[in-house]
Formats: sequence, C-alpha cells, structure tokens
Amino acid sequence: LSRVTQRQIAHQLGLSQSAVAFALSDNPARRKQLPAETRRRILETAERIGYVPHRAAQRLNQERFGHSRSFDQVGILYLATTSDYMDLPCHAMMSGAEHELANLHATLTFIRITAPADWRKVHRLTQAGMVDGWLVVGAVDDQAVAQLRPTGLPFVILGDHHCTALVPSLNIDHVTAGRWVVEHLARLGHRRIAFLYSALPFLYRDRMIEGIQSASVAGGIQTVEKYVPSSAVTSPAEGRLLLDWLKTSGATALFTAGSSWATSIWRLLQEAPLRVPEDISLVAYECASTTAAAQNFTRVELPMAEVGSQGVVLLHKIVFGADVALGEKNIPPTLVEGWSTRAPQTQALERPSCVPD
Amino acid sequence: LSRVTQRQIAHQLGLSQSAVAFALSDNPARRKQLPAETRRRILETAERIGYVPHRAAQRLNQERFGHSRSFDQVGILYLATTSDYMDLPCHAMMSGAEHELANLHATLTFIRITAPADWRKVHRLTQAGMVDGWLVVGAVDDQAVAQLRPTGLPFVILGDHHCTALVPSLNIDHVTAGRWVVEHLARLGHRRIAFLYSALPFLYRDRMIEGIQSASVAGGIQTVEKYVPSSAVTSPAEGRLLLDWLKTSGATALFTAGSSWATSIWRLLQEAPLRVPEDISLVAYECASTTAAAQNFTRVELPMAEVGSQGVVLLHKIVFGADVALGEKNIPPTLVEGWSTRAPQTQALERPSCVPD
DNA sequence: CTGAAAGCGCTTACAG
DNA sequence: CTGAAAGCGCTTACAG
Repeated sequence: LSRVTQRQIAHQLGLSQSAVAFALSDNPARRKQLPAETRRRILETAERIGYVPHRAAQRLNQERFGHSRSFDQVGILYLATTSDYMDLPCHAMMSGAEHELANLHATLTFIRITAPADWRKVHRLTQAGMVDGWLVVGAVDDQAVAQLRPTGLPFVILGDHHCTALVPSLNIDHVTAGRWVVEHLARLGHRRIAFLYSALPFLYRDRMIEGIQSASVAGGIQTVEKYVPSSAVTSPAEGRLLLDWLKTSGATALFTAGSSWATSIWRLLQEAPLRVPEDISLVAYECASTTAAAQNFTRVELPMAEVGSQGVVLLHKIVFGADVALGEKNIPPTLVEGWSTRAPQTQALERPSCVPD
Repeated sequence: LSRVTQRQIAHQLGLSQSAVAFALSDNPARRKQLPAETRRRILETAERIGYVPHRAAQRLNQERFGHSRSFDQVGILYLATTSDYMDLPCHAMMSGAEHELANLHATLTFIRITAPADWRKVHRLTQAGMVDGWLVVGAVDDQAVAQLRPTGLPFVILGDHHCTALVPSLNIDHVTAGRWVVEHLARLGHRRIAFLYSALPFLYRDRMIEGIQSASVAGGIQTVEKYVPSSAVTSPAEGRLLLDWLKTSGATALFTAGSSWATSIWRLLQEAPLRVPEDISLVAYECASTTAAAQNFTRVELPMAEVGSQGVVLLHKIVFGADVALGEKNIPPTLVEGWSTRAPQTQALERPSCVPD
C-alpha cells in the first residue's frame, strides 16, 4: 500500500503538482483558477487511484498559515469519576461524537484523566499540535476548565458538569424529561404519582425533580417522593419498606428515576402483588443502556449519542468563529410509551384514611 | 501559546538547528556525535522552555525514511455488537490501552464500526498516515480481519473474538477463572457446586465451563448446571424455578457466572430463605463493573484494563519487529475472597433421596 | 567530528 | 490566468 501523492496524479496527467493542489483545494476561490475540464480530469484521477491527502503534511502547513483554523483532530477528555456509573453514558456520547466527526473526516483522540498529573498529557498533545479542540465528559469542574483554558483551544463540555463559570456545554434536557413523565401520566388520568429517586445528589436528578414539580403544580398532580440508595433496589429489607411506602402513598403510578431500576422494582411489585399496569403504572428511566427498551417499559430515553454528535457540531462552530452563546444547550429526551402505563383503575390502591383526595 | 521549535532553542544557545536535533534524537548513536556538555545545555533549555516536538513534522519525515516504524498513533476499532453488553468491558480495555500509550507518548484514536461502510473510515485513516497500528475490540471475526489486513498495519485483537484464522490477540484467561472458582470452593470443603450460566453462547462462558469441568474432575467435585436468560435473574416465575432447582440440587455453593447477577440472586436466596454464606456459599462474577466489589462478595474479577494495557505492549513489539507468536495471550483473572463463601454446614441442604453422595 | 542542506507532502503567496 | 517556488518542523544522509 504505497501512498498516492499529488505529484503522482500530476505526473500521470502531465500537469504541475500545484495544478493538482488547486483542483483539490477546499478554497472555492482557488479552485476557480483552474479550467473546469482540467479540474474534472484531476478529480476523476484522484478518485480512481484513491488519493487521500497526507494529514501530517496538511497539519505542518497550518503552522505556516495559522490563521485558517482546522478541524481535523478532536480530543475527548474523559475525567474519571470515583464510581464507574458514568462510563456507559460517556461511552455513548463518545460514540455519537465519533460518528459526527467521521462525517467531517475528523478523528477523535481519547484521553483519560484520572489524576491531576494526567493534565500533562493534555498540554503535551496541545504543544505537539495534535488537537484542534476538546470535548470534555465526566467529572468536569472549574479546576478542569482552568487546566483547559491555557491550551488556547476551544472546548465543549458534554453532559452533567459542576462548573460555576459560564462555559460552552451541551446536555440532556433533564427538566423536560421530568415534565414529560408527569404530563404523560396526567394525560392517562393519574392524579397521584410516586417518585423513586437516587439518594445521591446527581445533577440530572435535581433537574428532573425541577421539571416534575413544575409540571405537577401546573397539572394539579400530587406527588410523593422517596430517596433511596441504588442498593435499596435489590435489598429485601429495603424492598419491603419501599412497598409499604408505595401502598400507603395512594399513588396510582410510579416513576423509578434511577437508571435500570425498573426491572428490579417491577419484580418487587409483582411480589407485593401489584400488577403492572393494572394496579399501578410504571415509568422507567434509562441512561445509555437498553434493558428498559428490551422489556418495552414506558420509559424516558436519553439520547446520549445525540449529545456527543451535537457537541461536535457546536465545537465546529466555535472553531470557525461562529458567534456561539456560552452556557448550556439542551437536547430533548424521548418518552417512549410501552406496555407499563395505562389509565388508573377507578378503584385505587389501598389508601390510608389520613390522605386527603 | 506560540510553539517552541528546535530553531528557537538553537538560536538561544548560538548553535545550529541540527545540533539541537541531534541532542534530542531518539537514536543513541546520533546523540553521541555531540559533546556531552553541549547536549546537556540543549536538553536543559528544551526542558525549561517546554519544547515538545511537532508531531505532524515528525510524521511527515517518516514518509521519507519509512524503514524506521513509529508508534505514535494507535487506532482502536470498536466493532459494535447488536447488544450493548460489550460497551463496559470495551471501555475498560480502551482505558487501559490509553494509559499504557500515554507512557509511550502515543495517542489513541477511537473509531466505531457499526456498518460495513464504516470500514472506509479505517482505510481513509490509513491512507492519511494517521495510524501506526490497530487495537480491535467487540464483534471481531474473519471478515473484520480481512478488512484490516490490506491496511498493512499491525493489529492486536482484545477480548473475545470469533476469528478462525490465527491472529495476534489478548484476552482474559477465562479457563483459569473457572478453575479458580472450583478450587476455591473445594478448598473450603464444598463437594457439590451449582453453576448458573447465561443461556447465550458467549465465548467467555464456554471457556469458563472448560476450566470448571477440568477442575471439577481433578478435584472430585460434583457439578450441577443451569442455563438461564439474563432476564431470568429478575423474573419472579423464573426465580422460583431457579430456587427449586437449587434446593433439589444438593449444592452447598453457587457460582453465578453472569456479570452482575450476584446481587439479584442473593436477594432471591434470602427470600427462599437461604442465608449466605451460612446455608449456601455464593461466588459472583463481574466484568468491568464494580457492584460485586462494592458489596464485597467473593468474586472473580476480570482485569479488562490490563488486557488493554498488555495489548498495547504486544502491538508495540509487533511494530518494532519483535518475533511475536501468533494466537492468544491470556491475562489471569483475580479471585477475591469476600464474605459470601465459607465452609459448608455439615448438615447439607434439603436433598432428594435419588441424588447419590 | 561537525554543520549546512535536502526533503517528507502539502498549501499558498508570488513571480511570470 | 498559470505554474514554479517557498516553507511548515523535523530527521538524517552527506559534504566539509
């Protein structure tokens, strides 16, 4: 597999190498300097013999005419979290970003930051001229941004982050996710809904609660909330407490707002026994895994890949100097109606007399 | 952040640019051509002003003296599977590879292959001189290798694959994983062990069974096996069948050979009720997630990151022409002793009379 | 033993 | 309007 160069194309057609360069130029003004027929022959030959420009040569050139920014090589910084909860959604965002970059004939370089010393990798890559911009996922905070700024390269943060400064970022619209769950159940006729949240203060959780509460107020929906550690979903003792809470709550629907909780909870409900959806409607929440989809629960699906893809588009705009507003852009989630929700029975769950209707 | 070049260093010290190049050369023979003191001054200055060689210039040069292979840019091909089971272990291997590459000042380019047309990306990257070698993870088969060969670049397959041809590859030693589970339980005094396997014919599963059976035969251990779909772990009906099977099996220990099954099974056992480890010992199996570790079950842990790291080492050897034997290299797993295994009670589980002892 | 010079493949300013 | 030439930063063969 020897490399095909512009010189070889030129030689084949009896033209100068610069004629070939002109024909292949990205710059439309420069292309016009060539007779249309000559250009056509050059492009045809280039295509036929499989010419692909040598990236290193192009990059080296940019050092000379630095004013025209390029968008060939993007780095994705994965700031490791203490848990590995984030791996799946981050991987999904990365996949989406890679897909979008491939369309632009650009590549994605993966860099994992585990310790502060790993930032040296970032600075080294920058100095080596390897990167045109950064996508950043994981445990992003002001300190990370402080490391990123001196690279002089544009960046976009993907997913939840802890920055207080205004930074270009892209995320799922968790507020809307929460609102849609409430609105879907309200439309079916539910008036009292139970919510099971993670006890950990994830950002996505608090955004979702924001949406849930605003939609509940707007729709006259009563809510009951319970915050549980993820382990509770599988612990028998916690499971019993959870069922007791649910039965006395008078709720006709349950939203399990932790990723992949629905299957375990569904199992728990069946043992109560509470039939889904006859006795109680169940809405699942899934972040970058597909079990809820496989079981076709009614569910909130988060388009993490779309966040990655849109992140690339945003970064591209910034590189080429488009006037991009700082702050967070949001991608709407999807509410998929499966079998696990329906209108509530007129005869509600066993309900304590103290609960007003 | 303007770039620091060899010329600038040379200018500062009143030397020629080639003297600087000699001092910084990787080639020890070339370094010796310079007086030690001159070399020291050059290195000191380079360090002080943060010189980092421009990667594109280095790469372009290699086009000229192509005989000396480089190992700067490695591509990781993620061949998407139909399910997303593989995402977590693949991400773990990728993280391990990135860490090892960073030590070598090399970078990892992520490419996702979802459709056959995506192989164009691979060929384009190759032609563009962007890659020195490939790491390949996911759904790798002979067809993938056939796409890879014409790139002319060395490759190493990480993790399970379906190639019939002999290819350089690195994997977890699943056979040993199975053997260790049996040997651990045998050492504690268990003589009859139950195994819960995925119904899907994963390669890791069959390797593990191989190890389990050879160790069982060697240690005089009786085994009972059940193959279940992953959903069985959470379905109440299947759960009851599973408990019945377990109780009548006469087993004093259970190995749940599906990733992250242990928690659900443990819950199921508690409802039976079967206390762990008093009534039955439980060994968990975990692939690139940490729930079993968090709960400190006795468990088999798979060092996926180590597979990635060793994969880089192997690829590096191949690039530099070391005589590497084809076929699979294996990384031993770890058996971690947690709270969930102990010696069996002398009074065994309820056991049907038809089972010989 | 030392240092000026060639050239990797490309892009673009500049001379004809 | 066209094409020869300069040069990005580096590595290495080659002339002094």
